[in-house]
Amino acid sequence: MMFKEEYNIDFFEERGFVRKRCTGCGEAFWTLDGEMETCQDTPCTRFDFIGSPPTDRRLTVPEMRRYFLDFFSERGHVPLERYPVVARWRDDVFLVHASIYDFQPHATSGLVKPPANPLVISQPCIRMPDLDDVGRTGKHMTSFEMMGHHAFNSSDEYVYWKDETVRYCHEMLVSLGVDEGLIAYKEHPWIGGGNAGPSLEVNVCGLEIATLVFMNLERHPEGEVELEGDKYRPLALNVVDTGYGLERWVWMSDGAPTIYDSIYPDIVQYICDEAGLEHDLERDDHRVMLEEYTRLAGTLKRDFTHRGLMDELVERLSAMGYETRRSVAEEKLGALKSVYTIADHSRTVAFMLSDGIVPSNVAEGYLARLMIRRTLRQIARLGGDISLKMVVKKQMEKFGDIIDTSKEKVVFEMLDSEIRGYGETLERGKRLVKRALEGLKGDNIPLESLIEFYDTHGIHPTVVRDMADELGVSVDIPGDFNVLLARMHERTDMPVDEEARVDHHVPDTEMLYYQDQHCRTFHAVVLHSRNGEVILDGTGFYPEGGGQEGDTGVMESDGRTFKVINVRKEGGVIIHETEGDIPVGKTVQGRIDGERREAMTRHHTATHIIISCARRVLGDHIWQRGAHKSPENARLDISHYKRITRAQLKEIERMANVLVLRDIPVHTENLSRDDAEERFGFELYQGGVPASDVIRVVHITDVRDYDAQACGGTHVDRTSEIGAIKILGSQRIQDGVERLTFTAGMAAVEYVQHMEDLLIKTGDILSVDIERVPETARRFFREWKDRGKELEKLKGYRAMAMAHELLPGEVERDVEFVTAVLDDMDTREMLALAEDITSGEGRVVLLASLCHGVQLVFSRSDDVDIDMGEVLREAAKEIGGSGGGTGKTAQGGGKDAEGVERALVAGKNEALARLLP
RNA sequence: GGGCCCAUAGAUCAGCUCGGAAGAUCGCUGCCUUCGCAAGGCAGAGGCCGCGGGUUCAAAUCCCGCUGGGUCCA
Repeated sequence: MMFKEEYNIDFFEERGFVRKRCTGCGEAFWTLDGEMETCQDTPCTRFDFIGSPPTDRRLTVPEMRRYFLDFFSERGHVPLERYPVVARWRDDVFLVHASIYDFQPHATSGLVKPPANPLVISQPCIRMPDLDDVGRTGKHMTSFEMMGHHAFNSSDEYVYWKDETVRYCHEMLVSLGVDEGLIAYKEHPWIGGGNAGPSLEVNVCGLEIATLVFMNLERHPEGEVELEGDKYRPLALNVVDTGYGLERWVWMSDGAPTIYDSIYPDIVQYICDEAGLEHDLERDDHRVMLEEYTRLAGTLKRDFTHRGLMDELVERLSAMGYETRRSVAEEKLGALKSVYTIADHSRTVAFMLSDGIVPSNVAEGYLARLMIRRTLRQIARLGGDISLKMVVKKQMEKFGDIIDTSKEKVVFEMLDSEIRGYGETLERGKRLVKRALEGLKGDNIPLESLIEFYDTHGIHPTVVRDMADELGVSVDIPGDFNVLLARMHERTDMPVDEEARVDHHVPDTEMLYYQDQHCRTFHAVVLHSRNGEVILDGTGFYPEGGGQEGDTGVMESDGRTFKVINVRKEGGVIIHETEGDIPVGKTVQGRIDGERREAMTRHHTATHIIISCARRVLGDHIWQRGAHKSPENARLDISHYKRITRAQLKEIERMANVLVLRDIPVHTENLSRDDAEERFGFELYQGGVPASDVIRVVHITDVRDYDAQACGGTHVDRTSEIGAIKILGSQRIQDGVERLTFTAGMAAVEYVQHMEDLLIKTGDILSVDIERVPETARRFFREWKDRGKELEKLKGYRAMAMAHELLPGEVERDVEFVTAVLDDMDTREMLALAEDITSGEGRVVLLASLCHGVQLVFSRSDDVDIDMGEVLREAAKEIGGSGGGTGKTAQGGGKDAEGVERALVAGKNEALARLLP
């Protein structure tokens, strides 16, 4: 527990708040109403605002957002534009869960100055963990806007802390007409993301409408404060982190039965209309049923499928004079849950896709796919003719002030492709399930099959159940299906500990490669050298970074030469991996492999050009997902929702070479983070976000910017230096991620020459002009197939003719033996021959041929009772081989051609020996 | 980032455990039946068993790599 003193706030004392214990949960809370008994949050109290909002006015989403932003702007906060819902600036999370995520980790840790201080923002957030509660509780949403005002207090700059924060919140509530006596501030220590601090939950009439967090601790092994088993110490910065749930404020001001009916009543209505459902909140019985349901469901983890809850609901309604049959209520609530889920999920999908998430089977793309598929399942469940695209379109239009509607085209394209893909998966799944069900003949489907259908083929158990119903097979889905699945995916492999870093205790290395990119030789002093790791006071060697490999070259000292194998950077220190150590204090001359560096430099600038061209050809959703630049070629991974066609590839290549020919200057400048973001937007951070206030921005510019990126790599001065860019190909490395491989400069020329060599060589072999290579190849392939078939036919004839030639054989003990060595006959032909011969009665045929060593085929008529497999195995010993087959026909072979006659004799003897006397 | 699954005729799939002459259904072509169509009967065409290695006397089948696709989890 966090210390009680943390909550002794001047404002509470000044206004006469009392600290009480909730009779429900036992937690402490502050209130002006001495009679208040609970903390005012569910389940300790019920939703009192439903049907009777505590505010003096009703506000829509845009109105409430405006009200909040204005309120805090007027009180000295700088309003910020919202950030994308996909947290590209962080590597620890995919999606933005809270407004403070925008400023983590660097602003909250004090490494980077916040964009403004104090500031106010309304940040769309997506919370997947709430998925299962959507539509069930009436208050949970997977996407919502968190309005927050934030202040960053450092030792240099104090802005404000707890007292002012609580005053602001209180003042805002009162300004909306909320009776002060209804407000409860609940003490609630907050822990998360390695930070912690005291916090107050602001509850009104059963609804938690804001959380005021005072982040002042960070996790540290030597910390003095212990929370939930971890130790924490004071943070350099004290951060005011507040979160006001925009939609909840709107709901509170509106008092509708569910949050969904407050936020997008028109979309809820639209879905109901399309599904042919009646949802008229003007009708008392319907509204009251929903209100009571929300009150009940909001207090516990249970919903309309829960017996006890439904009993209570029917009882309550009856007491209020509304007689309702349980089954009717259950059906209505079940359908509404789907409606609310579709409304909620479609808005989340709109946020995700228009903010540039490409649906995929990995990372945040998978979360988008998951949302889309869940929505499609709910649509299917409702029946009717609901178009996901139309619902998403309506959501984008309705929330056009916060969602980028200009992305509509690409959003729809991605949706189309997802809907098609899901349809195909379902089709495939149906066939799979049908086959499995037919094999079962009315039995239950085993659990392991259900798991396999979902885990391997993406067919949700409920979908399996629906299909099974049609075939009259029952399916039991265990209640803990998800738990079973999760357990199956549990792994024990722990993350590998980071390599222990060498503690060098040396100052940061001067980066001579930035001062002069053309520097190839330089002098410097050795500061540290051990185990082949040399650190200098300054270096021209470029360390690996930004996907660019490190430089190689040599260092010379006292007439000795040391090879530099690789160069890397740790913090501000550049480490040269060398062959051998150089005494500390010596002066060295470094010589960089210039050709190698120049090749990588060309590839690096070419990468920037390619991504710019890819964005223009494929669309704005293109985002760099990774890159690598080596002397030989470059790889660029980009997000894209379908395969790149050959034509698109050629267009990207053509445009890239146009930019090269235009001889455009490449500028590198150091800008403040704010300036850079203002001029170029988040697209700067294709390769990641640097942890510094000053950003090195590389941009290719003449009359417009072709590409601007925060980049530490080396670049050419003008695009013409690249020479030529040749795309070598594209690969789909993941669903939704395409890898482009390309090369520049001389390597591009060499590649083209190599391709040309191949073509010329092929033309030579076919003895045709290279223009005719494709059609000739096709003709040859066709003819090769025809010849094959012809040959098969002829071999059949030859086998028949040969059978005539070999008959009759020698009769011994009433069995006719046919033995022969056939020089070049292959196994298949011998099999055909053997079958011909043994179609007569009383025959044993022993054939050998000398192609690929020795091949044997032994067979017999049906009326001769010998296991030919065993006979052949015995015979094959003579040729150093073996074989096998059925009792009637066996085949085998060996390497020793000289033993072929002996093998046949041995075979015959073996067969005779096995003949029953 | 980590799992799992799939690739065989135009389509959908069997065969792969346990290596031994590539199969079914639909579709396609021709003939029979019919005034014609549908349906039915008969005959037939159609396969680098995804690619490249390896093991083996022998690989669709076993092993490794690659390519293309599907799917679950974080």
